[in-house]
Amino acid sequence: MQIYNTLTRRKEPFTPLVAGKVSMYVCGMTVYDYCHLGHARVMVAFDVITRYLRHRGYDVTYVRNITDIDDKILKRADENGESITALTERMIAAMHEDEARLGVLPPSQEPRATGHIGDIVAMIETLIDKGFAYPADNGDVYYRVRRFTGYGKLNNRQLDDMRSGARVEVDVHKEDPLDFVLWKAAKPGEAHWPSPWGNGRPGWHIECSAMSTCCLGETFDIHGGGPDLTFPHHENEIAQSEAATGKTYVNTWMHAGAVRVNQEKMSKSLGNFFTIRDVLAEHDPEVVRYLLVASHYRSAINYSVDSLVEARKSLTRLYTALDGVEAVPAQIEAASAYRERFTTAMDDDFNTPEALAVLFDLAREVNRAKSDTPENAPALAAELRQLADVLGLLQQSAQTFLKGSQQQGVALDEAAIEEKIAQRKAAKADKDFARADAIRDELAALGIILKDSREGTTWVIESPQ
RNA sequence: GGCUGGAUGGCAGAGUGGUUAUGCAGCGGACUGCAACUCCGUGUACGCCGGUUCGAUUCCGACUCCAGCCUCCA
Repeated sequence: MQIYNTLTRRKEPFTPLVAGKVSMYVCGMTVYDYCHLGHARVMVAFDVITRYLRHRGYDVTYVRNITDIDDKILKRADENGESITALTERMIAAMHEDEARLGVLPPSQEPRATGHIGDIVAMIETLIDKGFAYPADNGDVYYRVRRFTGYGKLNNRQLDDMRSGARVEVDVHKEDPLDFVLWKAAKPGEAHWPSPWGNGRPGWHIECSAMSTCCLGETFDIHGGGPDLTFPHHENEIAQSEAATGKTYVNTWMHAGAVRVNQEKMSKSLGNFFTIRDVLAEHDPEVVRYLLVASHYRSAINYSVDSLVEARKSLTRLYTALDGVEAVPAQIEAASAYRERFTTAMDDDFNTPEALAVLFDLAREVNRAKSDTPENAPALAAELRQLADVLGLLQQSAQTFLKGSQQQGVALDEAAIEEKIAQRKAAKADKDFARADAIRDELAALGIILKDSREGTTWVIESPQ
């Protein structure tokens, strides 16, 4: 198995520290607002990665943190006139709802920054003792960047190449403009915890070093996150953790690609983001998930309604193959060419587009079997469902998907549709094809497409154009 | 200015030193009362210029363009 490592900028054979086990930490949400599609990308990407590693037999410990204390949270709570806890609990609940709808399995552990203040303070003390950090006279504690020789290795950057202070306000309390804060002194009235340096709160990067070490140990296998976290966040995590422990922090760094809108990155600061809940109000969650899985996790994707429409059509093809076949897992062949191709694709840095291509080939095989060798169809359908499950797809009934989710609003109820179908059947029996076609057109105008087969007539909801 | 990616058929999107990605759309055929679904067939796409090679979309170099990071952002 090979995984692309941001640190070395190439694919490397994956060997976990402990045979058969994988320890993985992914930077999660800062809970001051609803999740947007960029968050969905990261959640789905690492969900697929976790599912596949487990499918391959690894015992995966997947830790994804929640940042529940931060400047933006203080600001938002203040604007809303609600307590910090009320805001963060509300957003955490919303996040859990969003990810569940997208079929994202919960992480093994979900530590919160406010639950690890003691670990954070202890790590800062260690850094001060070792000379990697210093308390300033304003009550803040800073990390002494130039003291850590490996600084910049994740991003292949030299300290002197960075335009220090060019766009950052130079803080007079810092020894060097590139030094970053570990502990932030509380202003009067701000939420705070006691520390050897006075009341304050954690800086922006130390929480992840403290929580990952706490949950997974000083060295672990995989650390993941969004594309914009490589610098400074993950660079600073390396500096903090490796300075504190003297050990390699992470073996494999993984970063998801960006979600764009009109070729521009979707981000909070640009204000061009779509929240997950807004998108799910109009689109089937599985279609959104399909869209995210249909591109490789590292490549940028451009979000548009057109791309969702196409995702729906593709998914419809897969569900159409499953429609009318009972999947019988017991009959699946132990080794099949499809399974092998699927595994080869996923072994190569989780190549989900290639894996999906295998599923489409398998779907064609199911369709062929349905007409030629019906006795083989149940096993093939079961295999299709089983492999798709590794991607978190095709787990609802084909009829449920094809007849549309409730939000699409079918104009007729099912009984009325069946009644129309019965009327058309009678017309066909009378060779009154004009009337039969009129009924079909009438339903088509409502977005209901009829499909005749030897067994009778079924219907599906038309994919949006 | 520094760093990191990317440029593939009408669109989306993998991949490969010489042979079909896959999906959507298109075209021809089968099936059908006619359709839809499905099946069969179909398209010589790889930014530009050099180089290496018997042969490059795939390797190397230059160039052009696009995006991201260097400030909070997933």
